[in-house]
Amino acid sequence: MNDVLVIDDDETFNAVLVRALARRGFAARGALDAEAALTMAREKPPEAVVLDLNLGSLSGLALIKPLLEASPSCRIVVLTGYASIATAVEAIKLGAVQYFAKPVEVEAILATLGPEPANATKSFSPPYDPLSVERLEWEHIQRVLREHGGNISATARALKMHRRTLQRKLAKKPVKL
Amino acid sequence: MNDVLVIDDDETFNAVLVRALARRGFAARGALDAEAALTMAREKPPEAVVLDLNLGSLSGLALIKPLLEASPSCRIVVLTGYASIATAVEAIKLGAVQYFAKPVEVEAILATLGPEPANATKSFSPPYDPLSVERLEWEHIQRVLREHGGNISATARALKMHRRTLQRKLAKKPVKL
DNA sequence: CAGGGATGCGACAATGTGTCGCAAGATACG
DNA sequence: CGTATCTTGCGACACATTGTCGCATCCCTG
Repeated sequence: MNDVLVIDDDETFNAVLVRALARRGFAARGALDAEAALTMAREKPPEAVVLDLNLGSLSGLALIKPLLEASPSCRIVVLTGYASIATAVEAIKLGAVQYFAKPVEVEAILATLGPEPANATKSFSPPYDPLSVERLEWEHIQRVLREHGGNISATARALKMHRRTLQRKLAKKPVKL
Repeated sequence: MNDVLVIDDDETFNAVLVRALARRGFAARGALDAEAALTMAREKPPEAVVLDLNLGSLSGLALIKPLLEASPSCRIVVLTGYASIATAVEAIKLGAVQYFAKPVEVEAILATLGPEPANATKSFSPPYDPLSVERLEWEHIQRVLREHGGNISATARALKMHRRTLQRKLAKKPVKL
């Protein structure tokens, strides 16, 4: 079926996404860094790409162009944990078809991967449950917390929320990792 | 000089921007609503457009296409007080060349209006901060809301939050960058 | 050992949320 | 046209969640 290339240096996330896509009938492959990604793309031009912007040193933005050169018709979906309007605008201008902030449901990615490239604008996406705001917040907190090595104070600062509030939220839910 | 059309239903802001542009050598005109804007654009196709997304009832997004039809080569800069990645992505896909969150300095607008096919691309340091939970929630809400065609009740159901709460959140306008 | 964080937690006021209810518009349909 | 079904805005109010302060540990690191 659809050949999708997942580019993300987070091994776990990458693997999970590849598996999720495979389970839904896509021929999904994963690349952990820019170099591997380009090699794979040139070897066998993918029909779609899921690209993380935070690839170690360089920005995934730099990959959009070469990827499109290797596979002009592929649909690139940009994904990032450090979303911003500036990079979103840039990504789309460079040729990406969609841009998501990272805690995102696979369904949303599928919605833009599946349809034809043509009328991307007006497409009604069939019923898929978006994450509840609560769940979204939780996933985000967990991710940032991990990125800060479990440091609650630092995480609270990064998230611009009060330490006390973060503590309370963490206290309510079990989880530890 | 450059002929710019400012479309914003906030009379004060509109006037201020027009004056600011005029003072810098642009032939600036202002339109307070979609209809007037289209009429003016068709009468005399502008070289550039500054478009506010929040034009009373309908979204400024709907104006991008007709504007480009009236003046294919014009550079459209989208401006909005309720910025979100979802609308930014949409605006760029529709053909806008830039997207800013209000408040924004006139300088920034000038930067994309003045020069040639602005390639100010290469140099910007993407914010390395994760989104604040507040910001993330806002983005998510905006996305789901768009997916549901602006239907608040449906969005609230999808998000599993109370309609009243959603209304209240939308009624506020915090959100900053 | 001192200084600078990081943590956990109590207490309170300031906000925000869950619910109800109601009156207005929209729509859809026979 | 009339009616049933939705959607929307908004007031009220009890209850829940935050924003803040303050403190008493711990933990490092110079």
